[in-house]
Amino acid sequence: MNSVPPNNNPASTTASGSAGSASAAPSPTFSPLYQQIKGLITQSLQSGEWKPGELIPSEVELANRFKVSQGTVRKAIDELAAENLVMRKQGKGTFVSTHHEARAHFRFLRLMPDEGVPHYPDSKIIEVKRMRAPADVARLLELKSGDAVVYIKRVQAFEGVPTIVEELWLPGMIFKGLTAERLMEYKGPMYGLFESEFGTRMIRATEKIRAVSVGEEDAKLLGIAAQTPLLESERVSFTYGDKAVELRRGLYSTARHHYHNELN
Amino acid sequence: MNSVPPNNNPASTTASGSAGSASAAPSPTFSPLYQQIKGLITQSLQSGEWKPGELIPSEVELANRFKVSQGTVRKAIDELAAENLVMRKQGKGTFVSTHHEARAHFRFLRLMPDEGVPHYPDSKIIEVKRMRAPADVARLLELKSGDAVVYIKRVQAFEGVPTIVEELWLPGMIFKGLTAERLMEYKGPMYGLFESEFGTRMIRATEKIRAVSVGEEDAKLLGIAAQTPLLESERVSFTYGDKAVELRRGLYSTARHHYHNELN
DNA sequence: TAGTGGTCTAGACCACCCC
DNA sequence: GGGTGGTCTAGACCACTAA
Repeated sequence: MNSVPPNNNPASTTASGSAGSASAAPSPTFSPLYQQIKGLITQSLQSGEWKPGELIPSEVELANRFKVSQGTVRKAIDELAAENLVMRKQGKGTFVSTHHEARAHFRFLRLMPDEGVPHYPDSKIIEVKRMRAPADVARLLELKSGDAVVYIKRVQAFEGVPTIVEELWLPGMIFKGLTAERLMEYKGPMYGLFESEFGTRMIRATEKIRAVSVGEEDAKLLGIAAQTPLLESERVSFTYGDKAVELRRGLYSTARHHYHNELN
Repeated sequence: MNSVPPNNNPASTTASGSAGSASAAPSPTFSPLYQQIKGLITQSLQSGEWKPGELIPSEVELANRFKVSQGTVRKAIDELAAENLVMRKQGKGTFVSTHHEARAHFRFLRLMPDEGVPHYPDSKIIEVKRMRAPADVARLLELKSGDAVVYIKRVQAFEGVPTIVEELWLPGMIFKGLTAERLMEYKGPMYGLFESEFGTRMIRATEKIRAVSVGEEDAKLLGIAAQTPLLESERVSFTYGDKAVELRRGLYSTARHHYHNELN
């Protein structure tokens, strides 16, 4: 049933058996055991063996399955927890991370109110359509120019004040049945919808931020004067295997909010 | 000489951990041992027992000093390394982090060129003076309004193109002998100067980012049109013990650069 | 060759959660 | 009470660095 840690690609000369951990063959270790275990666990997450929100097997159980010590599994899970792929809960177990949580809402949204506590935004869909990917979108999503994409435009308001205008592009192949109706009837963070309905979980993103002048159309949507300076955020989100699955371009009004960042 | 961890004190044979079968005293463990060790090591860093760039004692040595196992010291140092307070180098030892390094230059500066590789900025000092802290500056630096601060204004250029206008406020008490001459003759990152000359090492910072219109004066310094939208970054930097020691307000031109961020 | 951090194991006990 | 993750220890071996 259980295979010992398999892979990897590059042929290495040094055959460093890592202590006698079962198995007749010396099981050439090209990377630390716990890294290989981490990879195996990630595969199970990706394949859907354990779904977002679910409990994964205990450390002891995984140690038995992979024929390694609990400490090695522990180190693998430590890293997965640091990357937010799983969440540990003492006394209960380790759970697959999900975007269906209060705290998940602000995981990728760094816009904070200058005063007071963060509020959940209300979302108003402006447009949803399928289209062929423009060249720049295709490049960032690693698609071929002209491939089908889903385009979404919406406005988000905090406490009734429109603050964000957002455009999204999603690979049409993955997000087949995504319609305006479906979007509007869904409550909660959009990443939660993607996760539950389309089996695509965002685990990481990169953002490029610039200052721009707002155009007339977007100024109307936000109820501000044309030419007002806004933050422009270009975000590319990735799922398992560093696969890009979302391009999101947002315009943030920073009159009463700011983009918050921690530097370490 | 060396103090042992503040609370539980094994001393019986070879450290029975927190088991304490013999000692009936409930051994009030307020935090895990490795956290306490981490605190003790941080104290030594703060006190200057080991200076930036220097080698700290080996794990075995620290384990002996603190009367704990090597594994416990290891976990403490793991966290310190994750927080960038120290750097591990296999086969060599563990070193105190320093801002005198190529990679340190971009640790707190997230402005990246849209194309090509990052270049080191050239700095031009516009003004240096001592003054009384305005109310807002005093608040952010945790000073009393009217306390002495050092004020610095400078322009930074990438490959000859002025891109950043920056104002800094530093507590006058700490940065006593900081003059324009001293700043100008110093090559390298300003945080390196602070570290070497004033014994103040920045270890963490928070940033608030907004979009603003550039005023006339700053527009001239950057050689751009007035009203151009710019990124405004308000950064508060902290040293050991979460003590705020720098307020920095920067205006970033995002014509050929962007603020880069990774979301996890 | 000696010394350092890096990996792996095994076993013990603790803190927490839920039945 | 029994299971889970969290801490701590002890000892072994590996990979890297430098003298």
